[in-house]
Amino acid sequence: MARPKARASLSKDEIVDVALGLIAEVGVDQLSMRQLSDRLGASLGATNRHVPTKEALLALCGRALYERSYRPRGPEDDPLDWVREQLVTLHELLISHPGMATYVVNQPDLVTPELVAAVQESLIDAGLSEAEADAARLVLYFYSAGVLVTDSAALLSAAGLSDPGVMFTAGIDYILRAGARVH
Amino acid sequence: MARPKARASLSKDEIVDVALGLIAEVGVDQLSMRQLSDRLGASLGATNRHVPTKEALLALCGRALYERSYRPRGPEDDPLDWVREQLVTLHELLISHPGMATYVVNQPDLVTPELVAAVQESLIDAGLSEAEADAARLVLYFYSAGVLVTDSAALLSAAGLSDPGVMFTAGIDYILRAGARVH
DNA sequence: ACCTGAACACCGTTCAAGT
DNA sequence: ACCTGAACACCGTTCAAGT
Repeated sequence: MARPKARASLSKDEIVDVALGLIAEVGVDQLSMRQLSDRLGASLGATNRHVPTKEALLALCGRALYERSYRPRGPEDDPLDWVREQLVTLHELLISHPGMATYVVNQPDLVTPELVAAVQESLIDAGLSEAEADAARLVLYFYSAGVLVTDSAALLSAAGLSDPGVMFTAGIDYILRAGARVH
Repeated sequence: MARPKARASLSKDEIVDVALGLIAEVGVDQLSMRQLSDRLGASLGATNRHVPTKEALLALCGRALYERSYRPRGPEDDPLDWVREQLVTLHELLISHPGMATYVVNQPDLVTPELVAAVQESLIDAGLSEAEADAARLVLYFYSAGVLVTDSAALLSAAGLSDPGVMFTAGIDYILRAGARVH
């Protein structure tokens, strides 16, 4: 009797795509390499050959999610609006992929020199001094990381605030306003 | 032949204590209920009777860690210094318990009304308006959450910054300075 | 009431054997 | 080169049986 024919041409990209779909449904905690392999129509060993470890897969998923949300700043874009939009988009994407935030936030090289430059430029365009912009970037980064990584729904009701988007933006505005006040 | 005599008086507090010790050694990811039970000198079933689930145990550990770091503000304390000290202490405690940050940060009721009041008071003492203090608290909370949850070591080298403590404080100062500028 | 020991239903990772 | 199937060494959770 013939063996079940081997599923052909399994690729890293496809694994990441399907994994993200599964994560959107059940969350990172419930993702298993077996279930993922089932959905891929491949064997457990097969997916493990393309992706060395589950942790590595999640890191790849984190990158993919980030790249999906990233939109380079065009000349049309208001600098502050662009920063805000980038963060809000990423936030929404992460909310629909429960448990993924850690794997985006803990990936230092996602913050490319180009991104740093673009944000810095936006902040200076918005009236911050160079030193203020440096500090603002630091705070902005970790503030965003905090919001992304925290289950905001639960925390909002505790803080008595209305909806996540509003809160997120309010914080960003405080940070930007703050630096801009100096002139 | 007699059964091994049952270990007596296992308590929730002891479980949390030993768990935190183990986490300090191996991190949350490597903590297993079996290893924990071994160290407690109890059986797996025994510890599971006091703590319904591993997730629940980690939540308890998060609380415990937070409570260890919390020191109420005395009349001697400079308000801003107090806020800074609270955050830095917690930061250090979390660094020595890898993986625990999530379980501290995602626990809304840890932010008690008393704590909110104390921070708010400190901020106003420091010269912020009430509205500014509200915003500052929001940013402060998530900024801290971001720092706590992020593996700062890796990110620091990426950001070209010196040591975590300095960076942490720099951010806090930016946030506080910002609000204070208004008058 | 509280503990033990064993079972259950899963995991992630590895690897010979196949094509 | 790439896949399958099975094994290995773990997990967390549950629960009868003991004291």
